[in-house]
Amino acid sequence: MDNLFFDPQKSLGYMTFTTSRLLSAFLRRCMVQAGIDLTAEQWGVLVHLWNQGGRSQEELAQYACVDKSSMSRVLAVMERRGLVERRPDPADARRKIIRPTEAAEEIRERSRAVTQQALQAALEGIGPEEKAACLNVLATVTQTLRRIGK
Amino acid sequence: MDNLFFDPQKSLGYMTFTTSRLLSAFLRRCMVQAGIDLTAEQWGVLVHLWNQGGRSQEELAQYACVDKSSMSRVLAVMERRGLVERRPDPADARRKIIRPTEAAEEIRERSRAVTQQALQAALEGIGPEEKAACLNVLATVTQTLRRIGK
DNA sequence: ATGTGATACTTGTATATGCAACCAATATAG
DNA sequence: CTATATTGGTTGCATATACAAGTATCACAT
Repeated sequence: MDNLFFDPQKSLGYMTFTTSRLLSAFLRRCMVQAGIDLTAEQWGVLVHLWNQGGRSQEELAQYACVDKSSMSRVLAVMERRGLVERRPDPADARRKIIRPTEAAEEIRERSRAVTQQALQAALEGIGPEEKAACLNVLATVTQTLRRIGK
Repeated sequence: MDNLFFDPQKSLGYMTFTTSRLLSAFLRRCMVQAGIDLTAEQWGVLVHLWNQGGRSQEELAQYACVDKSSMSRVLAVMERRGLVERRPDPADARRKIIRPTEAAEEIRERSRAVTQQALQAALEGIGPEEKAACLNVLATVTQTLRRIGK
């Protein structure tokens, strides 16, 4: 048995990939169902802003582990939708300071609740220690990849 | 401490999301470095074909947990690059049977080696039991989401 | 046998991603 | 000081994704 060319179920690559996509899509649908038009990525940006305050695009990109060009475009969409403001940094004309708008503040608590409910549903049957152990592994891998990844 | 609005480090959503993206990007770079022009998604398709033989687009989409339209486009790119063939199923004119080409066979063993090395590097410092426990949690979440996800 | 519904795939539209090339502004080395 | 390197951001291009709507084919029930 197990004469597979490559067993995806035993590959952290395949499993994180799949879980991540399913989770994002599920969160997106929960958001839409709650009348909130936010993608998982946009939610991630707002979380960081609410955690840390106004930040540059560069820093948001590093936090999300995406290319600065990707973050640039996500923010362009969010700006167009009135979720964030991009103001030039008076101290450095190259930078832009990103801030959530009033419209974003209005969905702040509701979107957090939706996310927590979605995660709770997805984690059905997983004990707290199991979850912590899993998060621990993922944190270590993330650290390693941030270091050697490029 | 920990007066965060939402702690991403403790969210399975954020952690799988980030790990997945870093891993895909890392694998992509390892592939390119080895002279193999394969994305993580395309590699996933080939793995399933090599594990299971010729399959329909629908089945490949289910395996990868993506929409059938997404799989349709990934396969279009792969076909254009000469990695797979799409032949109509003689038993059902609606279906297409997907098969790896000779060109794909030629990178089969090398791409597997690259993937295994990349995963080994990414999992540096993670014990086998830790890895297994993590995979176990992810498998459970995947099951749950496949069930309730839509 | 025929009409209705399900199935397999494609296409349109919007979003997200990486890499490379580019611009503008700051920092630094000589 | 000025020439060069670095940094923050944008844009072009190719790929990937979801959802909705469309087409063609098959399955089935009356």
